Amino acid sequence: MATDFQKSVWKALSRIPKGSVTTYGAIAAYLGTGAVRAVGTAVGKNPDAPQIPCHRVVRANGRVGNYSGPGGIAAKIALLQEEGVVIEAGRVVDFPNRFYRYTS
DNA sequence: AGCGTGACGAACT
DNA sequence: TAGTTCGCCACGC
Repeated sequence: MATDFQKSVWKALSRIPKGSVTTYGAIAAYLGTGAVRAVGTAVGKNPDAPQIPCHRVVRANGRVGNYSGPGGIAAKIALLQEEGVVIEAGRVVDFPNRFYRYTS
């Protein structure tokens, strides 16, 4: 059984619109916690990878980051590109424009 | 109850 | 500019 914190993270993930990406820090701020590490841990333990858009979460510097699902980072990049997010050399192209902010 | 680890971030050297 | 270190909170052992 997942913890309440986990479910909150996954719910935040579902808010990310297709074709956009967000950062671990943004999620942490949205949840009101200052621990991006905890968010990363929570995202990595999500039960349904394709169902929950965990692949739309990247690092603060625009890098893709990591991925625990089948296929690893390559699968994450592939999914993003399917949605129109261009990835080049492991980083999001035009990252600030692709960045989704949790509008209160 | 305590310690180590982690899909990170920001600061420092 | 790149590589390293410390700090953050939650979770598993």
